[in-house]
Amino acid sequence: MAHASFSYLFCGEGNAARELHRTAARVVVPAGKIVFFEGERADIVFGLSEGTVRLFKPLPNGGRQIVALALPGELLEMPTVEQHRHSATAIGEVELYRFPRDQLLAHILSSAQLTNLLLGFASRQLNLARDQMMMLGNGSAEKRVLLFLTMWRDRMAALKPFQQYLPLPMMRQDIADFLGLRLETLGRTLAKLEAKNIIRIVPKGVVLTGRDRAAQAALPVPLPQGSRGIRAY
Amino acid sequence: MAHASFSYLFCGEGNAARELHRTAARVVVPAGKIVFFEGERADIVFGLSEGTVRLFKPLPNGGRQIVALALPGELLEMPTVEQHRHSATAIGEVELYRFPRDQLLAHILSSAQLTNLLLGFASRQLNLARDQMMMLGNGSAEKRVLLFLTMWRDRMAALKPFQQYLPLPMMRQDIADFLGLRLETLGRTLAKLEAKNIIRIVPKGVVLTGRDRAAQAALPVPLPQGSRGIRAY
DNA sequence: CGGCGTGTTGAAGACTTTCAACGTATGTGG
DNA sequence: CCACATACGTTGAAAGTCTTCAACACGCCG
Repeated sequence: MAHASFSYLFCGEGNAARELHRTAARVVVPAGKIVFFEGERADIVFGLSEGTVRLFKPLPNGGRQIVALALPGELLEMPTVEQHRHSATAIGEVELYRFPRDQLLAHILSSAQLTNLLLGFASRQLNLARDQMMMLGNGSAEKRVLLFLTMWRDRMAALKPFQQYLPLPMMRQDIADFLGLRLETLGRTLAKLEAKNIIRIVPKGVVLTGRDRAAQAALPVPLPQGSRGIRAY
Repeated sequence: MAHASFSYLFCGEGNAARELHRTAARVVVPAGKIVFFEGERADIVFGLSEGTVRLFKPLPNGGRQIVALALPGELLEMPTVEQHRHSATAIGEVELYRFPRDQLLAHILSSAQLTNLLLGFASRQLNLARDQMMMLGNGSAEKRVLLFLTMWRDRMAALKPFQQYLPLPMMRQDIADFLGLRLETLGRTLAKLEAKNIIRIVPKGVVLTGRDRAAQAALPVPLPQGSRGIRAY
């Protein structure tokens, strides 16, 4: 695996981030392997530079909820937490950088630029998480899948110019665990979307065919109409 | 409404937070009224000092997903975002403090202590959001409700010493929108839990009867058992 | 070629949703 | 003080969706 640039750490572009490289050790994790477990001490902060990592929590019924799919430029955990709040495993081979947590935090706090980057990262992660809630709370399987594909496309588009082919490096089970569906339901829903000519299923992803009028209708509206009551301040 | 102390802003205890008070204007919002809409410019950051605020996004089907229930000591939006990512309305009467965003952000960035408080706040919100995902993705209505009650109890316990009576200031519809259920389903589930002697429904809340063996079984396990693969680093 | 991980399809069952009607509570006006 | 209106909550029955468990198909690699 190529030694990737890590200049977009925190999804930022700053020069200060580049300096962090020096304190970091590069590590490559093979497909499917664990990076860390929920509950472990988080003395090391992992920054992802290549590949995709699933972050998940176990569910009471033996399953798991995938709480995030990390992409290059993202940290696998907030540097402020002392114990990992979720487990992390590699989807495909991934390249990571290990930062000693204390050192990283001190470094970030000493630089207004890095602090801004981290705060921005935290905000984006929070928004991502809340968008995911909309996906999960939104009843029908078809809408969930459509919302997932849309969100995933938008995230991919931020990394490289958009193409109709949308890569899905993760397994069906991952998407199902992400959406709170059984994998059979997910498979059937994807098949249904293909029958409707909204997507085309290809080896390691899907092709988004343009005619997603129906898709748009299922997507969240840009702005809410008034709740009850008027503003007074 | 009493003028509440705001010293636990960001859920912290620091003295530096107290200084923020001076730049803030106090405002009381009546029950049910809007505080801000998604999409609006976020020139003002609101800190909640008394009451409960629902943060929500509209769903394509006309409903809404409540992405968070804000409690005293919390900000209604990250100070780093320029446009509100969700709408906020008061549950019951609430007391807020208005901070000019630029000023607040500058103040926070100039103090390592305040920066730490904000980072900690962001981390907690992210964890809360991800716990909510577990709730939403966790299939059965009964488990969702049980998880919600548990999480709500834990949050309340952090504000004042725990009591068996768990206040639920929000309406049924709010809880339903939080859990991604219809309110009829929520009502039936609550009734079922009462029939099982797990809760007792009282005017503005529930009483958690001790015998929640069944409840414990539905709650997330403390630590996950091994995923496939072993650690190598 | 065989085995295993992964993905698909089928049919019965369980659960939630839907739409409707009925209770209950609170507050205002007669 | 009672009556009524409105908001909130509960209950019922039918319909729809997802889940469950099972069997089958596919592709990769030893």
